[in-house]
Amino acid sequence: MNQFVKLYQELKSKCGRPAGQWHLWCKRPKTKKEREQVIIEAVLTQRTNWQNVEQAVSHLKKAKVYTLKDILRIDKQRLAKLIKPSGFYRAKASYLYSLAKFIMENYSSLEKMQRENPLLLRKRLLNLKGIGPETADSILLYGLDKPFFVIDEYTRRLVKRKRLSNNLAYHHLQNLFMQNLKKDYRLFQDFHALIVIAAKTNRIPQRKSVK
DNA sequence: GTCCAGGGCCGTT
DNA sequence: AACGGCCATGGA
Repeated sequence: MNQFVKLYQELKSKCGRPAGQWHLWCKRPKTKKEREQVIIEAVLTQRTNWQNVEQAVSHLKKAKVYTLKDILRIDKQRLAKLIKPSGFYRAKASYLYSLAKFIMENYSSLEKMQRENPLLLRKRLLNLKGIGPETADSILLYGLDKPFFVIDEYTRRLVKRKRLSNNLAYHHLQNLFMQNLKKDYRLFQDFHALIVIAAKTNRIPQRKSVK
């Protein structure tokens, strides 16, 4: 058993099963609507705390904006206003709009998108403005159940702390996790969720360790 | 008032 | 390829 599997076991024994504890992202199975929510939230969460995202999401719900199609239906200015609490709201409104447009025009449904070649789909997502590696992988992993390991700030801190790698570049870390784990979307979802839960519950120091 | 949160873009070097 | 400024809000 390698270090990565051990780390997963360790987090799991400390934090328990992530499903249900941590938000929609780890809930399985997901309805179509839930998958679209996850995709929308993947953009809203960029460099923003979760409370602010929840406020934005609640505004969207109040305005009955639940799906990608709903996003295309409303005015971009109005969208920006609705998601204002999530910060960077003008940029995010435009990112959401182009993402929704891309998905609806090219695939018309999430089911069709799930049948696309995953590596090609990832490349196409990365071509969209506002969709970098973390957002693309969050969409693929949590929205579409595709096995891409998500690397975020929490993951980097954990890697640093556990001295698993000196190179903290996105692709390097993603390859490291993916080459050392079974390529299973459920494992990747749980593992990443556990990393976040562990960080949030302060089992892992988020900033400088308190000595 | 200050700091920060699960990024990513763009211009500069 | 790497780096820094920038985008913006609400809560601690």
